[in-house]
Amino acid sequence: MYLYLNLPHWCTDMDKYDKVIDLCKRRGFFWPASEIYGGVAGFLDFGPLGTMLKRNIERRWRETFIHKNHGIVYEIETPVITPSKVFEASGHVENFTDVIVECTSCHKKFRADHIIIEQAGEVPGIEGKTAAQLDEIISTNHVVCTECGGALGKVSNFNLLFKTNIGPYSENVAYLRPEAAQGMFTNFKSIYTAMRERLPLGLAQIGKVARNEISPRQGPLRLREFTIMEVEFFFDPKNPTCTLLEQVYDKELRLLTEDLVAAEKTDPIEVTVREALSERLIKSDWLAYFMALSTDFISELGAPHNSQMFVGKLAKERAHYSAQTFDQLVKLDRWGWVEVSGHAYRTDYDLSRHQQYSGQDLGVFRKYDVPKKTRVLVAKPRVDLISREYQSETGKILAALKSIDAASLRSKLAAGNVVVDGSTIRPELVEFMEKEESVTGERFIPHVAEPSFGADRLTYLALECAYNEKGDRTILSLPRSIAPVKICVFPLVNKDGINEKAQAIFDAIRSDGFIADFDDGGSIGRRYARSDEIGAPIAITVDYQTMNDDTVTIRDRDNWAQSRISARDLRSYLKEYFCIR
RNA sequence: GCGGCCGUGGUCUAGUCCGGUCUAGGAUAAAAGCUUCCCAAGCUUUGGAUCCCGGGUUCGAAUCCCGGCGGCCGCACCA
Repeated sequence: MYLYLNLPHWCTDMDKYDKVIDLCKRRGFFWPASEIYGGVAGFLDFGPLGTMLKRNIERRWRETFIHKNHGIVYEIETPVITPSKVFEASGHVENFTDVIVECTSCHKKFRADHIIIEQAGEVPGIEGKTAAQLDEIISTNHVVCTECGGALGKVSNFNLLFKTNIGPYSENVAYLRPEAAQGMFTNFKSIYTAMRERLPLGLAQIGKVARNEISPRQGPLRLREFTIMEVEFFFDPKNPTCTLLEQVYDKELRLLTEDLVAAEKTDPIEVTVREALSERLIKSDWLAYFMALSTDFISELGAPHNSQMFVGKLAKERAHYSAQTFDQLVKLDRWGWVEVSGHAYRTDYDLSRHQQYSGQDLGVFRKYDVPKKTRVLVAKPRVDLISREYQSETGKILAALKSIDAASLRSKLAAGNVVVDGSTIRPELVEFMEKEESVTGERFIPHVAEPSFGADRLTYLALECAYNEKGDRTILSLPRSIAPVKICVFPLVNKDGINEKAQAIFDAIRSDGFIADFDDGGSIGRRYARSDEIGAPIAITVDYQTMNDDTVTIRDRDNWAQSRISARDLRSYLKEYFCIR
């Protein structure tokens, strides 16, 4: 009856999230920031293993989205602190807010526009209303607290941007960026020029962003400061074909299309990229291409194919500049379907806004294959006759005539005299002729497809997917490509020169560039258990046989199988095992 | 932000109702050594908690009261 006393901690009633978080703290992956002062919600400190894991995920993302597409996609780096103007242009200062209204008696908070629609019905253009306008609507429609019927207070805006000042001048307002995207937009034109004016062009960034969330929960999944990995992919809307599509045509995507979402379905359909595009389920080739890369990338981190899907956002749910948005969701144990990336077709919204706010020309020139020749009607005033008749008025009359469209001027004069700027013009004072003009191209603002990932969420995702228990032991089956420690080296016993031999092999492995641990403490079983728990894919054990024939055992983390190989072949074995060329 | 539950070594937990016997017990993890021919074995030793923070009540507070912070859940909110 006392069977349950003195059970180790991992037998207690914890769900997978708790177990992963517990492991992260114990083994040094991550934990709440500023913990010695009580911690603060929405911030995370990464320890040695967590930092290595996160960097490996970032590196694999960089390889997948940037290096694989080198020549088209380039990584850049821009500051976190960004002048106010940038976010005024992007719309964040105005729109990255929630309109909140609080009940004066029970202090519940509501989103002001939602509670109005709920009680007063649809209000046209409610999204653009100011707080004062919403106050007005609340009082004229007698909108009250849904919970207790109490009176509502004043509507206020809560902006999710973190605010700061640049230098000692308080009027020099800046914000911490809430997305890295704006740095790509503000630099687009100069990079486009520097990279020899080629489209398509992708700009990518991996960096910190900050959002002052009202109430962050869910540990590493919702942070106030986190690492974002984004590509802003610029292309010509009149030439939207993805040149890399054949690489991914047959990849399967699990899609919950906008139609399915509207019909309140929850099971995605499975289609190839080819089908998704031919049936117009995805409206942009490039969006589809990045969605295919994302599926592979998330799979590589350990998420099974059938716990992933892309969910289409309905028109009313997505930002007004977006022609189409898919969220990529992965199913987690406690939290259910969680967004790990967003794929938005942002059109030309951002560049157009920055063009407007900065006064800089952010468009590019599209040359026609053959110059367009058009015949245009030109009005030619008879300057000699006009000047003789009107003398000093001539200049004014010529300017006035120039401002009138040639075709309409001709039809008016055909009907008789025309009064221009107070002067009467007789038909014979203007001649008309047709002229041929050649136009070599046109200017346009590129469109943008944006895949965007949260690195911290992905780190948690990889840990949760890797988390396994075998009997009373924990095994972190992290994919080889991202496991922080690749190899653990153990002497089976610490005598008869075995330790020294193991140390020599360990040194050789490290000098080949592998991150490896050496452990000679405690029993061999304990050391295997420790290396499993930090997710080292293989352990190399030096035993008595090594001393005779120079072979070592290689022990697999996931199935505990052992094989012997010659120490001489270790280097090439490891390079192949970890796919290092 | 609101409501509920909660906060004790790195981790999990006993003790909290009914204040003193708690200079806070256990397990596990960690470190040093012994042992050990392959999966958290065993033995010895060691370090580590002013009981989330602040205030109050009391002769005396981990324990009672108030405030704050943090966590989880629900509501609300949110890429």
